[in-house]
Amino acid sequence: MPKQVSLELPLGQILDGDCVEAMRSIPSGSIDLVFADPPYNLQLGGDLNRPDGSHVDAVTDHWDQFDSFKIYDDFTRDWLTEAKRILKPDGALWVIGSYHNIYRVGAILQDLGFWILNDIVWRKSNPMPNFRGTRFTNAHETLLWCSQGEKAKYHFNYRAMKTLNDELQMRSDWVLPICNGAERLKEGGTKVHPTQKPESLLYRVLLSTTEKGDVVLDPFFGTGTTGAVAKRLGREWIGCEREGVYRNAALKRIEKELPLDESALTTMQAGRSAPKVAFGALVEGGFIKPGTQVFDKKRRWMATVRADGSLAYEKQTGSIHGLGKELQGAPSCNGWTFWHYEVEGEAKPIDAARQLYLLAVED
Amino acid sequence: MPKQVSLELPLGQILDGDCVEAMRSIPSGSIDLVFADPPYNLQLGGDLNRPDGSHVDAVTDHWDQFDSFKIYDDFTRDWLTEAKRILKPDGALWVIGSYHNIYRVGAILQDLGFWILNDIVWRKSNPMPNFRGTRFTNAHETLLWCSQGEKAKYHFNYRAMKTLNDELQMRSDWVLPICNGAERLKEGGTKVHPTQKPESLLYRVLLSTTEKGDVVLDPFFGTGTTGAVAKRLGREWIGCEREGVYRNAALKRIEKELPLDESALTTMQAGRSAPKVAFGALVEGGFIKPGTQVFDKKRRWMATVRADGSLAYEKQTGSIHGLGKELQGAPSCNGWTFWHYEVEGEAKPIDAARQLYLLAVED
DNA sequence: ATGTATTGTGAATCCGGTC
DNA sequence: CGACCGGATTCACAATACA
Repeated sequence: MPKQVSLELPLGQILDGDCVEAMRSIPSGSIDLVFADPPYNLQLGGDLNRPDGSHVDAVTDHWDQFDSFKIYDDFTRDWLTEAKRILKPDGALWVIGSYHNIYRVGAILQDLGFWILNDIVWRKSNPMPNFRGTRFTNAHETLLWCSQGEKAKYHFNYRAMKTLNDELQMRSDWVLPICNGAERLKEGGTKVHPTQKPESLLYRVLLSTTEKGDVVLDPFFGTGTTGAVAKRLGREWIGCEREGVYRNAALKRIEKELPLDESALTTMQAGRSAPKVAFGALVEGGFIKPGTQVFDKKRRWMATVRADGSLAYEKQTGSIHGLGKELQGAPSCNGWTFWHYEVEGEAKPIDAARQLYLLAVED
Repeated sequence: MPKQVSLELPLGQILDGDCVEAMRSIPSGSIDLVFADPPYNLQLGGDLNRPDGSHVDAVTDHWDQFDSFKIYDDFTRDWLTEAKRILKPDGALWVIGSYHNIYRVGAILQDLGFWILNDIVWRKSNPMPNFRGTRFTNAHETLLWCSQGEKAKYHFNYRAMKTLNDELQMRSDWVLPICNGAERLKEGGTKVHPTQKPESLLYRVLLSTTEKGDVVLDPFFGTGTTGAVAKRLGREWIGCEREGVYRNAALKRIEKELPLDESALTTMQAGRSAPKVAFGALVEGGFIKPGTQVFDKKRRWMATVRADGSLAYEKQTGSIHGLGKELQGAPSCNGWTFWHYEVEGEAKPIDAARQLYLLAVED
């Protein structure tokens, strides 16, 4: 069923000017997700040099300058209030920040009624060191994921995250590299934006908490990482950005971005919206051969796959779920994750075979 | 020089009662470190309790989320204010919390003038999974490390942390297991305290930001992890705890704890307390002879060591650092690694001579 | 071409004592 | 308060240069 999207929304556009003003033009309850990367209010001292004497190119842009906590708080309350208004009742908010600002942002969004679902730690695999040896290496940033309120509904693609994380629940700490290399936008050798976020971060945010066709708004659009990843993942996007240089760079960048095709998107959500698969279909299709030995993680029980998709353990037989439940004496059992089989010398849950099956069936 | 410790301080004692009241008995500016693990029992649905444990009558009072935040904020401001008062000007505060309370705590301590030095992520290696599959696995908690203010001094054992981390700077994300096994205090098979922190966490906190003999106060002492680790590391401790059960368990536990001996403690700080060495002392001691030719790695400049420990290059003279800085036109220069000299036909940084000097001085 | 050494750089609240 | 100066201080990658 196609999503019903208001025709009034400026989809695929970057609104010029202050983000609070820009958001005022958006109808209430019309946005599925707001992702915001507001200024961090760094308040740096003098220059900083590396031990080898080279100079550190710091964030000294005027947009990161605030005179006091009060001014920063007022600014934060303003844009969060508009964000809350334009979000659908089951919409969600993401904010990223560092210790300089995230505690203020977090407290204010709680005051406004947002409900924190998780705080996520982006653990940088390659952070800038602490050159002077005066503190711990500042090696992470924090993201807050919030619903509209304590009782509000929200969307979480549990299966997609679990698949992405090699069949383990996705944790609240994400290890991702910072944005550099070919991905980092440069103009004449210098970076276009001082704090461009990695696409992998947005990829995970959008894949976990939006559906295909959802509308994502980014009030601090910068060079458009949110827009680029949204387009790739088949989500609609709206940006707000005051700086013309950033707007132009973002439009050029998103123009070049190609959406993933339908099948890839469907695959990523496999398990969640995919039809139920009978274990027997895998056997039938040759993905698991009859006679295969399957076992639980601790190898307490080793059962045999039979041609009809049932399992046999000594005198007992049953479905993958039923036999797992019986053997453990448990009230229930997810056979897909309980039973494992050997693939190239490695024990994998039979759910891995289901993923292969789904991939093949898509075509 | 031995630390001057006020004789009035209740060292090695657990103060009974409310922590704000208890802290009032502590003189101002007398504590080196406050470590706090405050409660965050914003009851989510069902009964509502104040942080002090008293029950909120939902019939007579109209309670909503705003009210419960307000109560928690007031409570937080109260104990943080007392903590700030009793801390020395160069003292430090640590607070641990989860997303339920840490954003409120962080904003309030900033409002009170505390200066955040780092936020630390305790990444749990074995967190409780999210059983319902509705969110990301909540796999971390957050610690805030703060000085008394923006310009305030503080203590950081950089070398000890680097040693602990296999000669790499310690990062702001710490991977540590949760507290269970033999370390977890139990009474008749059930855990004594619901949120006992692992000793490894306190070990790192105390080792990084206190010196031997420092006084550590924990306003929410619980079963005394802070006290146990403080005793082990040769730090003094004071606790506050309302619950008699916890107080008794903590006293029994700390009683059994054995302090590390002097040599172990000293070793762990090796390198940190090493005295600064003037280049002149090496010349004076004969480790570098006056007239020695020193040069940079690429042999662009060759300077001469003079009898007073200064260097001469053509018409220019200066310290090892200053001359290196001038010649390169760099903002700063570490002369120890910039300048080299010939030892047995091999170019070595003059820092090698410093090492020899230090070895000789040790004895 | 392929491998090795060197150089560059990233949201950073980044020195301390003396005069 | 500022100026001055001695001394201490970096990790993971990517890009470039060179063998």
